Amino acid sequence: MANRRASITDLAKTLGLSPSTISRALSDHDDVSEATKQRVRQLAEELHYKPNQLAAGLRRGRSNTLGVLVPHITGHFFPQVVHGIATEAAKLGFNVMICQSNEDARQEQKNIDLLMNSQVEGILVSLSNSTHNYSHFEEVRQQNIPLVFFDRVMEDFRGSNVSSVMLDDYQGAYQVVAHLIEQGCTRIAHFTGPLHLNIHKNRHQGYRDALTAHGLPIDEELIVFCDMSQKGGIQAMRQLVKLPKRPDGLFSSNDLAAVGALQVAKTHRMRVPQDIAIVGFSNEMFTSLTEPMLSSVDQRCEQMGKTAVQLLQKMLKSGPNRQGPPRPIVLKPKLLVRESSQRR
Amino acid sequence: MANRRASITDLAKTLGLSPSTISRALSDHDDVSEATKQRVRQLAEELHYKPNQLAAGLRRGRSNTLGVLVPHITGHFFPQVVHGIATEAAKLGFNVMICQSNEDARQEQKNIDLLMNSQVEGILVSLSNSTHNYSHFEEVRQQNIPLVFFDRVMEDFRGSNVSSVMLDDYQGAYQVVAHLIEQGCTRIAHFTGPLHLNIHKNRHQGYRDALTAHGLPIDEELIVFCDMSQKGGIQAMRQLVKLPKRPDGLFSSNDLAAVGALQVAKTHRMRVPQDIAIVGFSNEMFTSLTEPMLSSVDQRCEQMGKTAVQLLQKMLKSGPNRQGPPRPIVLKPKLLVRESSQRR
DNA sequence: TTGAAAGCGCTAACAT
DNA sequence: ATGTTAGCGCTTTCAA
Repeated sequence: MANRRASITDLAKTLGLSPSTISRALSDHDDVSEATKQRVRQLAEELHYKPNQLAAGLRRGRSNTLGVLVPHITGHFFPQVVHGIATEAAKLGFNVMICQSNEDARQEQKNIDLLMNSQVEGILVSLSNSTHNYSHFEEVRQQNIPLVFFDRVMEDFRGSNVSSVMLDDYQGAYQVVAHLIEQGCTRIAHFTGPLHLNIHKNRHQGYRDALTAHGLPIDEELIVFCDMSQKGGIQAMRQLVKLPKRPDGLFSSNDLAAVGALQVAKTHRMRVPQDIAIVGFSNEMFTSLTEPMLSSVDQRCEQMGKTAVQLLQKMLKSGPNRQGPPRPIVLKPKLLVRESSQRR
Repeated sequence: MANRRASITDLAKTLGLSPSTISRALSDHDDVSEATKQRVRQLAEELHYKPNQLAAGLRRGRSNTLGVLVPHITGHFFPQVVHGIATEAAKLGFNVMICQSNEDARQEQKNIDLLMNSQVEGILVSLSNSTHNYSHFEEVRQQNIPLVFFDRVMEDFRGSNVSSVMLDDYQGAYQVVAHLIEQGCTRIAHFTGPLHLNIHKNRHQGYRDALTAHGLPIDEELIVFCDMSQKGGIQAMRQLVKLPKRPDGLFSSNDLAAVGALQVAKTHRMRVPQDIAIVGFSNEMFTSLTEPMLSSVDQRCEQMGKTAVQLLQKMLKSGPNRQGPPRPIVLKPKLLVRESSQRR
């Protein structure tokens, strides 16, 4: 007995039926007698029959697979989004094929090709940060494969031309600062990173606008550029404590730098949140491990993945021209007030 | 002009060649003239030709795809392993299809079916913790699909019957305790979790054996069962500080509980590491954020993923019966000594 | 209710 | 160096 996997043809021969009947029986088609279905299903079970998706996909012109392309699957953010994507895709009956660009435009392009070759029915992408040429995405469009960007969207297309799911960083930052003001802070400092990254640019802008909207002056002395690492946060905070008039609030553009600031504050006998209220951004896991626990902004990572898949699904169902209309979706972030900024 | 994707047949017609020549030209086959290759490649480029992997896979009987089944893609461990898997698979020219069991045996079974249907060439699995029936894996074997377990391996098969990649938890724990003893600790406490989980069982055993090997008594009073959360660590540590003779060392079976312990120690004015040296397990990201920074054991997550793929690759290349011989691989953990246990 | 036939797009053995 | 042919396993008209 050969070890080859059983095929529909095998079942057909064994039962003295035609392949088409077998196929119909297995997909529970209406016009196959219950008796036949029974016989087919039983034999299929016995022979451990596995429908070959490659063949079915080829025939149908549908692979039942979605492609995901992320810069990497490390850190806090991307794994969570991928989790959301995989979960929602499974719910909708899609397989998920995952690629990493490693922040390399060249690999990104190759992976896009790979996904198209694999006949994925749609592609979810978060751009590598070295991508400046978007021709590979034009091809996706030409091939009429629905495309959804998440988190890192094409610069030129942002917010209009393309389907995408993003977090409203500006809004998140604005909320943070409004919250700090409400807690009584009047001199609110800000850690920010490289402003060519939109996350930092938008958070920075939200910071400024919130201050202005609440009638507080913008003191450039209180805005510190750093690399947003823990060390960066430490250095930045050391600068701030040297000021003649120290800040009484801090909004850091990420959590890591906020932790650094927290540590320096303690060293300098500044009580958090009484002397200085601190809020980070991203709601990393460790924010509930610090003392005091760090307030932060939740990025709704899982929701982002889920939403992206749902958007893709909508495009797929929207008829033969499955590209449009482009829909930029913006998720509302959620401020999580913890001990580090709750003055009560 | 129809918007259908260009196929080899299309290229053949346009160039007045046969499909086989096109196919050969595209795969850079030796016996196609350079001139023809040029023509073919150019036209392919112009028409944005994408080879249909479904068709090629069907024809060749090879999908070029590996299946990955994990309990979930959240937390610290699994994303990193998946990262390692995806990276190594890409290097070897495989696509990666990812499924989550959500710790549910039922879903695990379904996903295994799904992967087999997708004609994956090999499967990498970490078991759901609710899996007690292994029949679906028997099927994988029957279908002659190479199977590699990582981290969570089938109980019955562990270490002998099946290909797997695991961390040597016992060894890691042993190293920790040996290190603590070397730092001068003589009353070493241990936080442990549910012992039906192998990670905790093995770490626990490593702890006991290391003590014994160094001539130290095992004091059951110093062994605290907890849920291994931060809160659990706090409660466990509160028990320990009440003892008439407090411990001077602590090995926690994970990092989270160790952080809890650290916080309680500080509250009770115990200096770390002078009064009590503390070591965790897993090398979570936040271990370098605590004060003092927490010593821990690195689980080599990425390496685990990489190794698993390499093992699978070896099985694939090992001829027609691609299952064996089963190879259990055990990775050596790496103790990372940080401030919390370095007495100098 | 079932079967016959064609074909999805590709590759590979066997010509020439 | 190129062409012919057959077929991977499945689905889906169309016919009976």
